[in-house]
Amino acid sequence: MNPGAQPSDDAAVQPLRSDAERNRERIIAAGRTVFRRDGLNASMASVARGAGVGIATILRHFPAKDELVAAVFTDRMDAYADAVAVALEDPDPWQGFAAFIETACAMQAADHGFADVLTTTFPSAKALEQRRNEACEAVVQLIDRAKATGRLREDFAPSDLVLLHMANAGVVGATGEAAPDAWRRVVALLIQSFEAPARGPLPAPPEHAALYKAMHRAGPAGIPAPEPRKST
Amino acid sequence: MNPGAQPSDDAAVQPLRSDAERNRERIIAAGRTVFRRDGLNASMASVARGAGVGIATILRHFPAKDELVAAVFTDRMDAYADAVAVALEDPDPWQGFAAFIETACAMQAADHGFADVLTTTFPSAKALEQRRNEACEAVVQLIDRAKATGRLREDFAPSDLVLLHMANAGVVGATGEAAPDAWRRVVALLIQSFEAPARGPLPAPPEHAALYKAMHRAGPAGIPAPEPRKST
DNA sequence: TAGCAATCGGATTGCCCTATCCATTTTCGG
DNA sequence: CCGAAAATGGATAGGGCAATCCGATTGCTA
Repeated sequence: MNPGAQPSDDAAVQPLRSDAERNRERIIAAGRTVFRRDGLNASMASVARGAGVGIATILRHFPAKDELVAAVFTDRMDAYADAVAVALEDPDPWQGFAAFIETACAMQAADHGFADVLTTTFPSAKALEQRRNEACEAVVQLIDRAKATGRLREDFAPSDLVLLHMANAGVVGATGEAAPDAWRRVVALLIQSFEAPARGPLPAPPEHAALYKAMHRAGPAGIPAPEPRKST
Repeated sequence: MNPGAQPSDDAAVQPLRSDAERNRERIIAAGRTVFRRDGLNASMASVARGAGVGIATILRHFPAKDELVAAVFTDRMDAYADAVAVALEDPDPWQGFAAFIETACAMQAADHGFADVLTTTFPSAKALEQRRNEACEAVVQLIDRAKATGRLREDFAPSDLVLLHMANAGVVGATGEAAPDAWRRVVALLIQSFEAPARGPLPAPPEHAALYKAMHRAGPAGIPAPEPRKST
């Protein structure tokens, strides 16, 4: 009996027991539901309740909340990337660009958790961040293509999409169920402002690094920013 | 000794002792600072620390958080109303309108608490809400005046200003100190989209009642929305 | 089928929040 | 200057959250 055998790392650490695997799926499903409804600051406990498992079970599978978030939203990020891909195939680049923005913002409206995800980075969630980066690169193409047709203003910056998502998150977060379509109007206005010719100059877009840092910090309302600690 | 005397309601309940009055002012000042920095969900305890008083003292003066918020932000709301008034005196109505929006959004950026206040109603805070209503009425005039010149699109609705503030709150909340000027770009874009001629139709604005309800609900992140309670 | 180890989940700890209680301190009128 | 009433603020109750521990349970394998 070579019980330990040699640590065969071949299959990584996949040999989950069947019930463990089942619970894992339940937890992710519950997280999907709960985060969609309550945003990212929903408590782990509420996810546990939704999944019908104990709190400890969740924390075993996902030691940090980030990991649960990543597991839940990686496929949403896929859908986001898909939306960019679809947009890139639109014969009318501007049309594709505008439609993509609506689709993306609709995703935020339909899922408060995802609205937060799009304005926050989770450095530890490799898969999620990789999808995000892929989507970002495709978005840059989408932007360039739309600019090439002359219908997207020249000074549009990729970072403007992040700002758009932050603004939209603000709208969907504030209006919630009470006015579930209010975001459409804001987004429509913004899209019109993206259209060339520009009606005026714009302040410079934020530094890439600054925006990245902003997405790190307090993103949505997820990390409550631990009380700046008076030096008194 | 007519200890009770007759309940002379003449001077309301003003006879505060000198130290009480002093502390009240300190608390409001501390609230101004703390809310500006941390937004409305700053804790009462942090305000107490900032004021150098006990927690109980704050809760005596302001039994509910709303009341402290109202006491702190009524004068900011005055400044907001003043900004509208100034805008109304601009010889160029469109210029006044656009400048007002920038000023108002700058106020949000400079004070995270006020950013929240502009997207939330505090029904119990009569003074605050009255100022808000006055400002709103003036804003309607501002809008009408700007439309009359033909430079503001006809389909602009007063509620769009609320949406603007929600969007801006999202941007300033997400970017925070990391990109403190990012909001300017978003606001500039939106202002350009407000300019006539409209580049396209817009989805209908949200019902007034719906938006009001939205401002009631969870506004910023102030009232954590008490966990929708699964009916299971 | 039996035993072992992986897994589960309630109870618990530690932290932060709002709100209340009461012994102590401070103000102010006589 | 003194005493009563007002005001204070630390201690404390009550609730929520993230995270940990450990006895009970379950799946797996020999």
